[in-house]
Amino acid sequence: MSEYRLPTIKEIAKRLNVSVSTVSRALRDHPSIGLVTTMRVQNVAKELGYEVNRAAIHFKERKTYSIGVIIPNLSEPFFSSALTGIEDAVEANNYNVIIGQSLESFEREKRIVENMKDHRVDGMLVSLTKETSTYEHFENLKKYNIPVVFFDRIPSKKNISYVACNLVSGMLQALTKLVSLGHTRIGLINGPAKLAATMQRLEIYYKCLRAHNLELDHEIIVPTSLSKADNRRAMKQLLDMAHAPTAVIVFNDYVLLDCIATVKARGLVVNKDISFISFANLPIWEYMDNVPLGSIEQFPYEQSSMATEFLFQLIKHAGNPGIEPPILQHIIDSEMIEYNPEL
Amino acid sequence: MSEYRLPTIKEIAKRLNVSVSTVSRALRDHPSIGLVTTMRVQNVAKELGYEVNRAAIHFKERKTYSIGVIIPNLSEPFFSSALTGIEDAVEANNYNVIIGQSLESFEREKRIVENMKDHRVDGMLVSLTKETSTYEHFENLKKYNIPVVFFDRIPSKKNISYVACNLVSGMLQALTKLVSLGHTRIGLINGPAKLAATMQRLEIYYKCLRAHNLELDHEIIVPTSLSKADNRRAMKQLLDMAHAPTAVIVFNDYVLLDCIATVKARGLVVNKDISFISFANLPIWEYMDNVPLGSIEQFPYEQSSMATEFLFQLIKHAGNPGIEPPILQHIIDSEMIEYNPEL
DNA sequence: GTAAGCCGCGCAACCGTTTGCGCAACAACA
DNA sequence: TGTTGTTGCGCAAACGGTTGCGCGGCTTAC
Repeated sequence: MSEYRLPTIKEIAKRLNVSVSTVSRALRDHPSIGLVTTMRVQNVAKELGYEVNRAAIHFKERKTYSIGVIIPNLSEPFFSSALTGIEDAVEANNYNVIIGQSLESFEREKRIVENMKDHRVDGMLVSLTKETSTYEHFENLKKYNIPVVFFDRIPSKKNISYVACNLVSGMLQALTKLVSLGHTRIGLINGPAKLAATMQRLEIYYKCLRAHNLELDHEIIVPTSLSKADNRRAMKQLLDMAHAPTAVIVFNDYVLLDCIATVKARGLVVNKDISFISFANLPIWEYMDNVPLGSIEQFPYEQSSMATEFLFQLIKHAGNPGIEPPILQHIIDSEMIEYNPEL
Repeated sequence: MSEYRLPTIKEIAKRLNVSVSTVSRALRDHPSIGLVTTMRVQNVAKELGYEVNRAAIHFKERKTYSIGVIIPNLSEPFFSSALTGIEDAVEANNYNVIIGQSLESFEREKRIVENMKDHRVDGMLVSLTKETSTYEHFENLKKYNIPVVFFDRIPSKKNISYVACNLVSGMLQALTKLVSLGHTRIGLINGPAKLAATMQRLEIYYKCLRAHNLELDHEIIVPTSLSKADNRRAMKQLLDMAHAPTAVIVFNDYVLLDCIATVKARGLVVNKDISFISFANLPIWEYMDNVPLGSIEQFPYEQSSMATEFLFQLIKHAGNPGIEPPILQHIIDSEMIEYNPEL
């Protein structure tokens, strides 16, 4: 039925009574092989349905032509479009993408790194879990000459290659919009303090308030653990205040969904009694009745495809060792996407 | 800085003046190697930080220990949870998952198959694009001894291994529910005729109507091309009818989102003026104001993890050629998830 | 005292391909 | 005729492991 072993150059060689080296060269039109021999070899190759065994070449070249991608959760549209960006960028180079979802678990992230290392991927693209705060498992990869490029969720460390997103630009647009609508008391529902993203949002919140000469009130900055219940609690806390904010910047769209539910449960109207700006730009908003004024787009596709380009530069560089590899870093500006431009 | 070449068993052998075969066996605690030699070898190995080069073993075994997964679109929650199912099932076997999104393009699907074949994956898990109606690119894989298991979107062919979902069970529950609520005129917004899923839904729609002794009116079966505009057009067509249906089965949750938008634009109220049942069970419904009565869950995680189990059976079998590999098939029952159980 | 058996290890082939080098045959040139 | 150059191909090593088989030396049993 199905032929078991695929034809190899050995068999072609045997058939024609030439050496394997001659066959190898003939197949690649090497000039040192005569025209007739080349033709005969190529004919037999076609006849046998020969195809090079790339695994053998990869082995010889000590490369696997595959890159590992470690991502927290593909069910988030952010990361699934990031993956698409990677696939598109990888396609031209004839590489394969090995995927691993860390599911926000540090332990799992470590296991995946280990596994990919064992499989000798040529490089890795990583977006960290929310738990990750130490990076030995990545630094370890230097020994194996496996370059890593981080994107979006990057380590708080110098001397690494990454692509990230600058939230300041989007946040400034957001505040400009809110101020133009008359808002002066703008709250912040932030994530847990241990997350880098939380600190980052806090920092730019400060910076942007100052840029707009708005008063800073620590009362209207409330954290959430990101659980559904705590998101709602945080929202309630703001609504319950005597001098409640009229607009709120929310950690991300997922948290915002819970906030909106809370607002509605109170009989309040989104965009009238209270306005929102969030982060992520989820595709679902177009189907919702209650949407934020805008969401800050962080361009996952662009981030990841640029990270992939970086990675290929580093992989190319890994060919000549000794020379220290370059550090590649880039930051993309975020942008606020407005959902109710008529307001 | 970073050591260039990793230590090999050759170096261990040289250090101890023993043969590589001795080292190889000692590292694996082979009984034919004496205790002292084994200890000495293992000590030097630890000292050098030796690790087996799996690529070499894979090459020798003519295996890559990776499986290819071809999926239409990871941005659909259905497929991203399918992928998680695959990852979980694969983990125990120490395999890697190579991912390829076909993005509903037949050409792209073919390219991915080709690429994965070249990389000599040990097997493939596939959910077809909506465009796919010929299967040569998969049959071709037999020659390379690469087993394939399809899931959810499977070929209309005998003699293939697959896991799929039976929609009848869920649809019956749905109709039972609708009938119990007094509906007798139940429409169907279906997909384009060329899709297998469309035909399947039509068939079970017939079957289930009959099971409930409901009259069949071809007027209230309308197709959509699945584009946003056409989804809305289809919904309008039903609403415009003199004797409009009071409930509608909708092709999937994405189409339903557009239908609901259309209904609301008319000033009608979902679940009062008209009720819906759909397919997919998207996680977004819990945040929506207007939700269907229920959605028919097709268990992507379960489908894909079972498909993965099947694939490993086939991969194991591929070890001994000659014997025709088994055909593994399984069908999982769908289930309607109710969103408004109080109704 | 000799046959039999076991212990501990090395030799070499193998997986499929690439590639530096060498060599034979022949042509061209002095 | 001898030197040099070119053409066309083969040899063998290399990538990093695994494994069947053989062999020398020792112990044990009869």
